[in-house]
Amino acid sequence: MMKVTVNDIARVAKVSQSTVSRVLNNYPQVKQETRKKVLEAIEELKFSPDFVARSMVTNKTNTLGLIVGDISNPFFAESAKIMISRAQEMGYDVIISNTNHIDSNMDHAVQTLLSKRVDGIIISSASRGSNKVKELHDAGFAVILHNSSVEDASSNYVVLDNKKGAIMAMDHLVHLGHEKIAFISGPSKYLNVYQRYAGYQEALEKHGLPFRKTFVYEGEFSYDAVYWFVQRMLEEKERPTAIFATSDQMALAVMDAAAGKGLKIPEDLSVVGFDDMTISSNHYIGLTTISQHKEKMALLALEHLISMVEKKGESADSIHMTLEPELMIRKTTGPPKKIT
Amino acid sequence: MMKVTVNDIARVAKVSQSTVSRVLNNYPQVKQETRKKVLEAIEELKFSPDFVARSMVTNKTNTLGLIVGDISNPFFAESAKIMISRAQEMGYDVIISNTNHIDSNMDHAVQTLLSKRVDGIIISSASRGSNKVKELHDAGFAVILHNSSVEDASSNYVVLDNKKGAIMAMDHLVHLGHEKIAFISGPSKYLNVYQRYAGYQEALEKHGLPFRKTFVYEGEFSYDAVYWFVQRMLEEKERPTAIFATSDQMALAVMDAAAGKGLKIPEDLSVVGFDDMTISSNHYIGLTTISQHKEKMALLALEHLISMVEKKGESADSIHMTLEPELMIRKTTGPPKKIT
DNA sequence: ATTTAGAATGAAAACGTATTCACTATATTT
DNA sequence: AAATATAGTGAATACGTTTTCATTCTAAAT
Repeated sequence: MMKVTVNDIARVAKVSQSTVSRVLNNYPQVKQETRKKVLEAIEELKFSPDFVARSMVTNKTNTLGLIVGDISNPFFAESAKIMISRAQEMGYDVIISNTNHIDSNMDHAVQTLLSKRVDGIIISSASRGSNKVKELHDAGFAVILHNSSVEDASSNYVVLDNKKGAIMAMDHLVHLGHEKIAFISGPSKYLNVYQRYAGYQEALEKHGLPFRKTFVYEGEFSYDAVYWFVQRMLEEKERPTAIFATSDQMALAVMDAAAGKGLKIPEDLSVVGFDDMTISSNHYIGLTTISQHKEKMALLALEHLISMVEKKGESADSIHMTLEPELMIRKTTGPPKKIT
Repeated sequence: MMKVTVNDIARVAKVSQSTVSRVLNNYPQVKQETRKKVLEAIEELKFSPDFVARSMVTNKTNTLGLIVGDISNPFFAESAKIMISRAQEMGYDVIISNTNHIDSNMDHAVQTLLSKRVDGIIISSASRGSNKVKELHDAGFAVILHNSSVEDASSNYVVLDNKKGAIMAMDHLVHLGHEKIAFISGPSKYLNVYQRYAGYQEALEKHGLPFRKTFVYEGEFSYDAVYWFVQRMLEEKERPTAIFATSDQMALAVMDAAAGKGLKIPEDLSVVGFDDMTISSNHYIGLTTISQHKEKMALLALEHLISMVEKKGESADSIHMTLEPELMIRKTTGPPKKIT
């Protein structure tokens, strides 16, 4: 089953291959009559153009890269769905790279995406000190940071005001009467979690509450690790009455651990998350959380990337967007029970 | 910033372009000395080979396509993560196409994947009557069906014994004492949901229970649609005491609706799902469900696809694997309350 | 009838690599 | 020392398009 090429149609349509190319690309200056012949030949031989060959010469692949720490985290999966769908509508495909939150994987992913000549890259989980990101940006490559940005201010990004979000969450807990509030962090190499942590601390200070090292988990995004950490923390006599987690995924681990200890939420323990994954709004879960407006964020990142790609060269004004967080109060937070 | 090509290194290393290519591809018959020169030049100019150009001639892109109905469904996201990670380890990238469960999107996705010359395609949500799938297979293209297969028996697939799984779920409920069991289906154009439906019916019959049309939801995979359907169903006086849903995602909608109605699970209503997404095992949710062994299934599909791709031509024995389901009993099922 | 402008087409080059084929240097055998 | 085999290298071609440039055709203008 030989591949049908543009030459084959040229032959059966009795025109040159350039002409075939012209009708493929909808050039105006081809006569109706010959256009018809070509189209018929295409139909007859079931020809469809080879994108690889086309990319060779146009220097465009119509393929984007999406680098993500963990596609199985619903926040990323939901964001990815939005981006992919929109990208497809706009004529692009997307290669997803999953880094498992390992920096070297990300560098490697970038390298192979470049080798495959993707037109642009969205990075959803960039480490804040990443050199690769700066390199890409400095080289004039179309790249946009989504969800988490880097310290070097020059790169393009669409993120949330994470610190503000964290403060909103904390304010909510404090106003309910909580004074012992734990924080479940993630790897602070990510600027977004770093900023949330900063928000946590700032809020404590603002409300005159002491910072306790034992009340914070700082480590991998590991369900199990968080689960065990929380279980242990809840066994202490000086246990927190509320826990603020840096992601909904982690918040679920917290709730899981609390359930394992026989604690009722929110009576015995208040929990607030961050992300607002779809499932969090389920009545059965009803997680109080900070909404990232994931649809908007994903769409903005994607569409800006594509516009960067398409007007390569012209007005390359940089994209610096930070969205407003929103507190979603649901059923996992309430006033603390007076512990005697 | 001009692109560095193989010719550039040939020039600085003072060898021919072919020789450079040879060291790139680790050909044995190149002298240590010249190999060293080339490697140094590569290092110096920071050259990295262009995969597009390479694909042109090798006819291999080291890129796979993954077509999925909805990447935001955790079952698919988790499967995708497994496949992507393993693929990357094996030197492949993956383009994800999201069809939103629309058949024409899938046909279109296949077409563009072919145009981009992916080496193989995994289809996670194939409609059971899909012609495209058969076409692909007949054309000798490397394609494997994952999760849901097609009626035409010739295609390669790795799936679950869905009917058996459904029967296991039903048996569990019946043994607990349930007699009024509703079924939340999805679009029956998917063979896997079709088979689960068949299992539901067969189990009813086996246990001498009547089939009631009003007890089955048959429609889109829509959280909201299921939510409202269940709410309404629970208002009837002849309401079911248990609901079996064709996916965990739908089961969550069921639980959501039940919670909305103030019903306790499992006291007032038992719920069984299907898939065993990670989150289902959360103590706070504790969804009784049928495990699909998603890791095994995903890995098998991916690895078989790659082996098909790599030994193109040789022993193309077909892959027909159906895995055994497993009942995961957790906290959402229990004996029915005697309703008087 | 002749020139001229523009429309329509074809020939050829280019994109960056792998690979075949021919050739040269080196080592082995006689 | 000659003949032969083999290791190492280079020149040229192919992959399937788009695009530039030159050319032919057509119709309008003189």
